[in-house]
Amino acid sequence: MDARDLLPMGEISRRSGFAASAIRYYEAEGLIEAHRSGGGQRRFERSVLRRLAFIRAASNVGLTIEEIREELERLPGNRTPTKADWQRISRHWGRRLDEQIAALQRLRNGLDGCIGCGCLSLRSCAFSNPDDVHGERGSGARLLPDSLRRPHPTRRP
Amino acid sequence: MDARDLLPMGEISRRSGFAASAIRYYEAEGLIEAHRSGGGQRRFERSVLRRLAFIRAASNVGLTIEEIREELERLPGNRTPTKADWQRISRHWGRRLDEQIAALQRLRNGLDGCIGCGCLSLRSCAFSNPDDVHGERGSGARLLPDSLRRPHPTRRP
DNA sequence: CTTCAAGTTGAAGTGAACTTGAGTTCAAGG
DNA sequence: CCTTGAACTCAAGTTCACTTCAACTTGAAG
Repeated sequence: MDARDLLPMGEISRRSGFAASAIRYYEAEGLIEAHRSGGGQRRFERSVLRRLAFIRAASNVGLTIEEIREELERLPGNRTPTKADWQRISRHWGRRLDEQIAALQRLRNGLDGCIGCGCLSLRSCAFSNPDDVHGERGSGARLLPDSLRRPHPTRRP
Repeated sequence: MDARDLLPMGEISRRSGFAASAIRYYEAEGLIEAHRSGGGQRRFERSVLRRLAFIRAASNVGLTIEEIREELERLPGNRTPTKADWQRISRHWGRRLDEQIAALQRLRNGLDGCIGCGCLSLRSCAFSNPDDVHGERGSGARLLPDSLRRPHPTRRP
């Protein structure tokens, strides 16, 4: 906890690749913590870089801030994730990715089946009608889970 | 063009599965067209149902409104897509889906490689660091294209 | 002491794809 | 004519993950 081990905003930003505004946002959201200098400037512990790496990885997998917070809260304190922690987490993320891949493949297969048929029927074409909006509501597996329904562009700095 | 062939809002909404507000939005955006009754209410041609099915399919594939508009504009008039139209379009969408699938698989493989390593290193872990933010900027294929960076929740009615 | 890059805050803005609300009018049945 | 439900318009709100802005203050170097 030597003061020389505390890094200022600019350094954390440069080394993590996150914009300063994003880092402030994560602090406000409780994903990371910061000490303060005499004058009120943020001073970060080195471990924050690791947390930010975790945040970036999680957000690449598609987790929301809320979900990332939950994962982080299961790592008590600021402890470095143990092997067991990381295995639990990566199993979790892996399942999530598998679902997303499977969903896209179902959609892809539907597309293959449709090529050339030109139907796009509101009643029967599973491709244009993945929720089974019309009949019975019998509902099989939907082609796409909500988590893949639409991408949202986030400009990185 | 018999008047009995023109459908009112509620019917189009029910049969397409889109909320009335969404249908008005699509009209405002120029994706569909509507006639008007004497009193100013919308009256839709039957072909609009087909267009809406197309819109739903496209949006399941992840196209933006803008992109959907472009695809629709390449179908002159309100013509029903020909076999050739649909083949061109589905090749296009298929490529897009393939890219998305491949991207998720790259990410998934990265995760597999990381399981148990616990590294999440800012310098070298490709999983938490897919943009190669730090070094060289040599940049290989990024793990995730922007189109999969983050899902954005849209409540369907 | 001066200078100025780097840091601070809180509020407001962004973009996509809609939804909601308020207030009004239409159309069909009785 | 009256009622009722469906439809209308236009503006504003929603969500998420940030960014941008305006208006200062800090802190390290010279």
